[in-house]
Amino acid sequence: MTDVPRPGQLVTHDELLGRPEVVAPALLGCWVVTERPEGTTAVRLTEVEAYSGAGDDPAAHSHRGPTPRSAVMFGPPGHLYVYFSYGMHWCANVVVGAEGEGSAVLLRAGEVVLGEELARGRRPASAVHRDLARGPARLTAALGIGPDDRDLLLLDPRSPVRLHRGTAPVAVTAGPRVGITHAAELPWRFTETGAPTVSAFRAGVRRRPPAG
DNA sequence: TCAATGATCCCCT
DNA sequence: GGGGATCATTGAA
Repeated sequence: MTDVPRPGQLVTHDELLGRPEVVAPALLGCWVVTERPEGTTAVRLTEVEAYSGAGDDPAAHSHRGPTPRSAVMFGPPGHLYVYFSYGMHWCANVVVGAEGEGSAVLLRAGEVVLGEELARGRRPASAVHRDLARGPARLTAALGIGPDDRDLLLLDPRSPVRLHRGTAPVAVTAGPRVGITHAAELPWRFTETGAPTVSAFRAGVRRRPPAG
């Protein structure tokens, strides 16, 4: 028996109710654990973003009502919303708030705390420890989360992807969200204060300059 | 600094 | 029912 770090108890349904910008910072320090045939990996969350489905957040995928892609967001809290981004990446969210609301928390970055060797095998060989889960697509890659995990209940002890409480309180810093073009001014990005695994800050970069 | 890359969704027929 | 802009990004240069 080796001395392996262990997560806390599973996050509960009730802990995920409430406004996303209130629930999101409480998820910092929590562990996302994935159990696969090849082994277990876990990431301790250091960066998340809140997206509100209450109709006040044009950056939320749920903003225009349920679609085939975003239907999971309108389900009960605690489920995994996975979407495909930029033609090559998968990003993971935790559904929060009441059923039918459409709010979610994007898992932006974390630190690999279990199964580093396995995580490293899912990432480019050049990645150093700090960068293994630094960024939303890197985080899903390191954990091996993909389209097959859509809608999984993270609060179920039998689920292969779960959300556990952390082992210690976390100091939280709030700031503007990253990489979006709408409502980027809302301070709904939450990071663990001083964490080296927080992703690079690139707010609302345009892919092409405005015409003229 | 910028190319890669494709599902999704709006809007028009 | 179909075309085309959009996009909650990353990695290499």
